[in-house]
Amino acid sequence: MEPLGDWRRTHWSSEITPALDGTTVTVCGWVHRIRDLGRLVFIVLRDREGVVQITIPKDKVPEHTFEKAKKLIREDVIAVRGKVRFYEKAPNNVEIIANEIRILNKVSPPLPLDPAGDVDADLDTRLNARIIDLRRPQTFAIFRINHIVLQSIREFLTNEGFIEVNTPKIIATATEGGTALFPVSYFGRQAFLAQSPQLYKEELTAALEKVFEIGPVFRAEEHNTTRHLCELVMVDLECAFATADDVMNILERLIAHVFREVKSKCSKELKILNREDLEVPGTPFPRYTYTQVLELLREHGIEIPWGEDLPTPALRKLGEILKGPYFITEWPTESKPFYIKPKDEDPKVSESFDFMWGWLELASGGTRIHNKELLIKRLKEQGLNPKSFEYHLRVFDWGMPPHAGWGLGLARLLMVICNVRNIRECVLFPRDKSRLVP
RNA sequence: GCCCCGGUGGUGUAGCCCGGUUAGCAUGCGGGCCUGUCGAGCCCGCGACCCGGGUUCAAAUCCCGGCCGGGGCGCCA
Repeated sequence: MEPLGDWRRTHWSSEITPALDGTTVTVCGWVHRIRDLGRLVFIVLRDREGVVQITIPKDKVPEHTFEKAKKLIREDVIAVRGKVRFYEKAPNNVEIIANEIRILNKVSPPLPLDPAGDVDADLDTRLNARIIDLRRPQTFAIFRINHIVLQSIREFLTNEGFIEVNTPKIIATATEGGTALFPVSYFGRQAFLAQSPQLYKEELTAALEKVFEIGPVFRAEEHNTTRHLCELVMVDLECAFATADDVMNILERLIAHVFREVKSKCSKELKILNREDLEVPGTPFPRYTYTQVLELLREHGIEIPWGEDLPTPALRKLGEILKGPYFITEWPTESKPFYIKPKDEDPKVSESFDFMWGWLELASGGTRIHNKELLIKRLKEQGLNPKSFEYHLRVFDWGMPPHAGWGLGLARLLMVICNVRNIRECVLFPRDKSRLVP
């Protein structure tokens, strides 16, 4: 092992082009491949942006450089200083003739998987060695796209007048009932990990009016599927003086914006993922009421009693019928959480929506109740105790505006964009019932 | 939690149905040859049957249990 010293990268591998012929450069990265021909050694050096060939001819480089090159194995960390050479026989017509190599760190073999991708590995093996897995272009592409998705969401919502906020993830009581919570010990007191920023973001509309949060939520459900995790990142939005229709409109324009940005900024990544067919969806997205969806399913032989949630096989059938993005609106009030507003003219139906992509639910939202008495009534109807919500409910005495919002699962959106089947592919270090490490 | 399928060198696999070979292949790692490779090539070597019990002269192979994994479903404001 040698120190980095005063060496700093002058170019990413992808920036080494024939136009730099004759220039001395310093590149840093990992030994991707070695082609040792005896007195001529080729090192393929890989960094985040790609690969570049380092050429070490015995009779043209210092003796110690040649000796070091001979000792390298795959994934050793090196820095190389040398002269760029335009050469037709080299990959991409360019290579670096190494003058000096610094071996910054050695690998301790065997590696748990092959970053060069010559040998396949199971998802489980890949997740157990996620850092190595992330060196594969296919894996990294997903998270580069994730970055652009996050960036474009922030850009769009900021332009729409929303303010990004952060709400507590350690909370005192069960916020909404429903999903199971992870208990934590908070200096001897019982606390929980937040399942949703729902109540906080609603309260914030009474001051900041238009807010969004991108953050983790925690759900202690023992589900075992390709679309559920116990820790997930939600994009949550809440908007004062607005209804479900208004926030659906924001959501569909946001989705189109995200797709547009990914398509224009991630063409390389989409190509790696075989997703060059990605299309920016046209707005507005189709809207179907819950009742219309039941009718549609009935036409395809699936009978679901009005009022019940849609089971997975029904969703899959729906995904065959409706391929792209769409909304399911006007869900039965009973099947939605207590804070969702029932329709004034027909309280059995709520001003709610799910945002779907094929069979996959990406987001849900609706108009919220801002009337305290109605909210208390709905709490009781859902079997919840209003006393547990007193800190939340008192805000409704302080001038709560009418408001609406939604929550969008970030990784599920990424699944759609990248066309991957398992949500674990779209989370760096996924947490599910059985996986707590790494 | 339920159902189905699976578990063989570090990784990915063949063999299992129909029990008996030195458990095959690829990749990797170690050694050797090689000055234009580009998933370099060639030669030599290293390294594996998830755990426990049962059946049998004999188990990677058949049976039972456990653990782990994959898929489906359930659960999922």
